[in-house]
Amino acid sequence: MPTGFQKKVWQKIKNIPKGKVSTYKLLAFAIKKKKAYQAVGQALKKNPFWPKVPCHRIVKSNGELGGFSRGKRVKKRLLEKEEIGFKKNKIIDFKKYLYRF
DNA sequence: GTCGTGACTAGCC
DNA sequence: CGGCTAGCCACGA
Repeated sequence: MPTGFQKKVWQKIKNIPKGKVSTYKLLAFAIKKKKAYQAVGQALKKNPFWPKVPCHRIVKSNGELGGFSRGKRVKKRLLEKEEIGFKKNKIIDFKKYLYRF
């Protein structure tokens, strides 16, 4: 049973174009709750739509992968599939791929 | 109504 | 760069 908050989060994520990524922080900011970044993470974790909602494009502010319900390995692969480079668990040239809402 | 938990962040050491 | 802490928010028990 999606809550209003969750719907907003997912809706925003759907706006992220292929080959781009965003952060929990920016996402929270986009829905007028700039300090709810952790809550955003919970919304993604409960996301019933996958991969309809590209939650794998959401990473931590420092460019690291962050978490992922289905395993970081999968998340990493999905991003590499979109031509995003990785160095261990960090995105190479993070700002270059960063999508600002 | 209160408490614990978490896919977080920023600050400090 | 790594580790720890406090702060913030939504959600379920």
